[in-house]
Amino acid sequence: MFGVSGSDASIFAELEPSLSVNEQNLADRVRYILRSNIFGDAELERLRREAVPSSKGNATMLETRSMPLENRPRLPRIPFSKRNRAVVRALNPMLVTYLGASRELCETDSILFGAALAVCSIIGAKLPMAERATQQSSAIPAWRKRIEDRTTKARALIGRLTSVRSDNNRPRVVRTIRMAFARTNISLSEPDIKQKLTERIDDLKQKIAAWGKRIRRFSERSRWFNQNRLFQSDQKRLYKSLERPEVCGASPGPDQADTIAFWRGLWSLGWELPQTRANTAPSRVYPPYIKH
DNA sequence: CTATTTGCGTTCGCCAGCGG
DNA sequence: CCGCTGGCGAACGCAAATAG
Repeated sequence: MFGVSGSDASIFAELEPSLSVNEQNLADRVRYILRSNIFGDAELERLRREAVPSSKGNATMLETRSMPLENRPRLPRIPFSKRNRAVVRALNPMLVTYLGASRELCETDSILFGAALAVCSIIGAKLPMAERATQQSSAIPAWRKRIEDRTTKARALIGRLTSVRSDNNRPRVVRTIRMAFARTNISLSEPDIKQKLTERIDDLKQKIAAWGKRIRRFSERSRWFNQNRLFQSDQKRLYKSLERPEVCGASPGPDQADTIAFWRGLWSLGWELPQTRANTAPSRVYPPYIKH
């Protein structure tokens, strides 16, 4: 989909002679960007369209315009340097082609934005994390998927390691390991193997627990964040959502109705929340102590 | 308390191998 | 031949843990 050819690399080299870029580098970058989902699907689609000016320009342009602005990544502040200035200057002439064909303000805006993004990616400026998080607030973040995958694998491994279905009354895995060592000089007594297996299993279990904890902390935190956001924008909707019995598996707890009544009462009196961590939106969606 | 070490995740480049 | 991919490891960043 984002194929990389030799000519791509030579264009790059022309644009930024200080960087040694070959097809391999570019292919790696593309792969990395796609794999780690650095741009969302919508963004990728938009970049695709801008990179390949299609003959059916009208239809695609309409689509671009219909894309909600909030789906765009926020552009980072780019530090001034000779190199960065050179990159911008190199891209300027290209704009002429695109802007000349632009018939609408939205289109012009979109083209400029694409160019800014291109500058960012060329100079390696990172797009802020917070934006990506809001963009995919409904989707499961990539890091969480990774953790869940790992958990599944680890559980499967534990299952295999603890499997006692065997012949000779001996766990199959232990037997396999014994056979493997039988061919070598290394002698490993059975208690050793058992010890190692036990350690390994304990290790895996601890890891699973830690991963689970991490996911729970993140879920809790993002639930806070969403509620806080709703609280600030639309309290009615917040109360409604709290009344709903199940929201994303977060069970409301036994005294939920009391809590809601309590909040309503306070609010109807014109009471204002003190600014605490619990009722202010965090500066970043991912709290700094949660890795992702 | 500050300084450093450690652990973990991310980013990135290189390589070998695969398939059109 | 060419582009793409999986695997691997080095370098780096960040924050928690630990030492002094």
